[in-house]
Amino acid sequence: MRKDAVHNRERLLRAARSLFADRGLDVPLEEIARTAGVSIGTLYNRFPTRQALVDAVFEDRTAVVARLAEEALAADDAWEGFVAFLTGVCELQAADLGYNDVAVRGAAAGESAGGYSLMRRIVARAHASGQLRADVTLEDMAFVTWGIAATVRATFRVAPGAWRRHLALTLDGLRASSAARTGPLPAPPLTPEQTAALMPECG
Amino acid sequence: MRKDAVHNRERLLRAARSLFADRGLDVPLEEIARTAGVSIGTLYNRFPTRQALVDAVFEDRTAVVARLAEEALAADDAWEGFVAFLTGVCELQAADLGYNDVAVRGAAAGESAGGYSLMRRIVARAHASGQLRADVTLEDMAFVTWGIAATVRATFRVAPGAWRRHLALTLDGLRASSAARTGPLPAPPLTPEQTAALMPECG
DNA sequence: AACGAAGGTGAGGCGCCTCTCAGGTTGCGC
DNA sequence: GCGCAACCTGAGAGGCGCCTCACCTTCGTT
Repeated sequence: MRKDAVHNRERLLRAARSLFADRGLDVPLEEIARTAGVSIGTLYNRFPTRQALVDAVFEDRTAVVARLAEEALAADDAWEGFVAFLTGVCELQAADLGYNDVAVRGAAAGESAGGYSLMRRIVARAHASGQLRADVTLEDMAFVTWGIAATVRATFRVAPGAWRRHLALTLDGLRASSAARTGPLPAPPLTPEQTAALMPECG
Repeated sequence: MRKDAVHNRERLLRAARSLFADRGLDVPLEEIARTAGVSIGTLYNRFPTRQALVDAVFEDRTAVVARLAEEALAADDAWEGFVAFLTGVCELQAADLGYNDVAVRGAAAGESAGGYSLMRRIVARAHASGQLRADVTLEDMAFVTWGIAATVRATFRVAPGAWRRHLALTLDGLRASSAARTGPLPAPPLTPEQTAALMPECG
């Protein structure tokens, strides 16, 4: 790839990163090109589809989530690790409206098979320590992602930190001590197949 | 209003109701008119803005929610009433993608000042019975609405009942017994002013 | 039955966004 | 410094949805 092409690619990514973060994934491509100081044609040269651009912009997030997951597994207390991981993911969602959209549209927290299998271990460890309620599964983590994403979207202008309260309540519902209910949960967890249908990236 | 105008109005409402339910609030107005067997001009004659149409379509929901609230207050057990109310509202959201959108965009569960003050009583009663955790407020109900709405949107095609599981976990987090955490919730509840800013209908 | 007001119609203007392509420009290996 | 492949450009075609308005039809009243 030629030097100017690389340069333009970077300018486009910078512009897209910033606009996505502020306004979500639905920014006009023309505006991204203009912000980058480049023509719309060049944008299409570098990124043939909108999805290609989105993927490139959020590529690094996979590694960030993986690092969060590893830190969670390294935590002394399994529950604290579990909480820290979900909090970290939600912080990413809250800090970037574009990533928030990504979390809703497809790859929830654990995009990519790698992150997903780390998450499985975080959940397993929290189960083993007896602090995560036994009837909750890995697939239920999507509920957390979707719920917090929705609260972030609704409140980020008026009450930027409100999602932390929502998350805290959600996490309290996932504690083993909360399972003191009559009977089992009213619906089975999403199957891995259903999860895969909803979030293809989480092989 | 002339007879044919009334007739067309009803045809438009029927068409809008059905399309909104299946596809959410973002259906083209032209398609609604076509489905109603009426011209786009007539749609604009009856409903000068999209919002006017949406309001008319979901007008009756206010009464439904109010009835749910009254039933909740009449329940023997305060917590059961609380759960029944939120379940009922979420059932409305799950049954109608358009109403689901309405719940997200503005008036959450309790649209209209009337429904909202009934909700306040439901929460107060659940507090008084000691079953709803004390640090949860009326304003926190919006988290439930937003969260379930997001899960409904994400799963309704692949796993239509999955939201019930999400709701059950959420409700478990709202039980008094779940408050066994270290320290207070990490963020204050939304203030009534913030809630009003987000959902103007809930005076 | 005749008339005026209310209502219906749909082509067309407008704005917004996506995507293409013919023509001009530039980096880079030789 | 030649030449070509890679690259950039931006006008414009095309699609979609919103909304208007000039013209025609129908209702309902007298």
